[in-house]
Amino acid sequence: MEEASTRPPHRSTYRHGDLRRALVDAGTELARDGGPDAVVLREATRRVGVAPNAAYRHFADRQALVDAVCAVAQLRLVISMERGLADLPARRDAAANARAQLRALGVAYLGFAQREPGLFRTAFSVPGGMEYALHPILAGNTGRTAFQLLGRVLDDLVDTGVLTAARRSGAEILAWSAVHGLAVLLIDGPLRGLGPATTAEIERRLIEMVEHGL
Amino acid sequence: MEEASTRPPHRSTYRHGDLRRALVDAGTELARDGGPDAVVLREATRRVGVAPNAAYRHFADRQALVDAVCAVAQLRLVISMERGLADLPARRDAAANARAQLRALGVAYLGFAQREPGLFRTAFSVPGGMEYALHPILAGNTGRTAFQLLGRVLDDLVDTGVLTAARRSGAEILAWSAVHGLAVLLIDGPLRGLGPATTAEIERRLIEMVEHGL
DNA sequence: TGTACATCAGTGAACGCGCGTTCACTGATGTAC
DNA sequence: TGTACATCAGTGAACGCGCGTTCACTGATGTAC
Repeated sequence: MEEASTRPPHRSTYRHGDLRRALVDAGTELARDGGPDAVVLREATRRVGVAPNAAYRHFADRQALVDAVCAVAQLRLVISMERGLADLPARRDAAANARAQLRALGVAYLGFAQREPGLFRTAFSVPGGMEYALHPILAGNTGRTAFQLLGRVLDDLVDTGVLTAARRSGAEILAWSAVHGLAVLLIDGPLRGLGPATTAEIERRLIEMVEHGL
Repeated sequence: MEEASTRPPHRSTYRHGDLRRALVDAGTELARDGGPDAVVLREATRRVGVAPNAAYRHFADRQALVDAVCAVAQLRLVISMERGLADLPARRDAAANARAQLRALGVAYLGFAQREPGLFRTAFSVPGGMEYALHPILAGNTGRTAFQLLGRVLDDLVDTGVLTAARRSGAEILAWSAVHGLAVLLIDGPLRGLGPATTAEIERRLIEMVEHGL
């Protein structure tokens, strides 16, 4: 007869509202410090304050959550690169402008990798191959993926006569490789402990090498 | 009174002989397909046919085993690069020779990464920073580490007038970054599914870019 | 050459951990009448 | 406007797994006498 005292405990967890979003956000935080392996399903639900199995309403399995976080990481990277382009002062000389844009992309890429090493690594624990780099899901504010952003700048370099058409094809991959390699060596590899001054100088020279070498 | 029937079962596992070596070998096999995370202590002991805790006679903990496997991977890489140099036909022109050596190092590096992606990834799950890249433990048959091998070829490029002395310093890192980046994108990243012909063409052009851009 | 003994590389059993995933369920919410 | 009901996003408990690591032990081997 104590029904009054056992009245429903008002579970605020029913109808969370946007649990999927919340889990991706929590997963992203996990990825920030720890990379893709740190995206642990149980920990994400714990952070959101929900039972572990609740995640299965929104994701087929753990990998689906990781994939979603990977897409977020890609998006942050491309937005970072777009900002790098947007912050560039306009120049009269179209050729100099295109060159500056190429450098800005490299700087933004390397900057993101060092600011957010966990997300950077997560962005490249890519589920698919090349077709993924072109997928509209990963397009930033300008409607382009990181790969397409680079492609457009390279097109500008051809249009302004800096790059010959013959050298254009596949040039994305060459520039990308160089910058990506330095990023990886800096954040995970043996170049880890290099002071910021040295790092900056190396970045400058690497981008210079790409500019000359393309 | 059945002592005769309960005579000692002749355990062949006592005094294994070279358990440490055997565990490193097993760990290396695990790393070959699976990378550093696949170096699982229990699995290594299982493969050797020994109790899991036997490993603790030879390694402080799992990480110590992984570090040992990492050193093996580094060694295989450097030997691969030495072979690339050794297989080069001798040339009259010293400058052309130095250039060919630089290219050969790049080709060997990329070849190793693609032939042994697991070991390649393990080699770069490096315990230390730059000082590790110079550690004599990692020197190959010529007594040089991979980094030093590249350094010597760059010195040759300076001596033969291909590279100016001003551009020499830090050039290792630039060349290394470019080649490393392509390797990573090819084996783990979005460039995974690229046919061998395309891959070879990209490799050629990347190395060309480094040669021109340095 | 034979014997006693210390060494220490291996054993076997167990531990606690945290993970991903499955099960049958419950009860707040939105909708149809 | 009020009521019955279906929906489905969440719960709670449990699972099996394999991991790294610790413990007290054992017995083959090498060495000293």
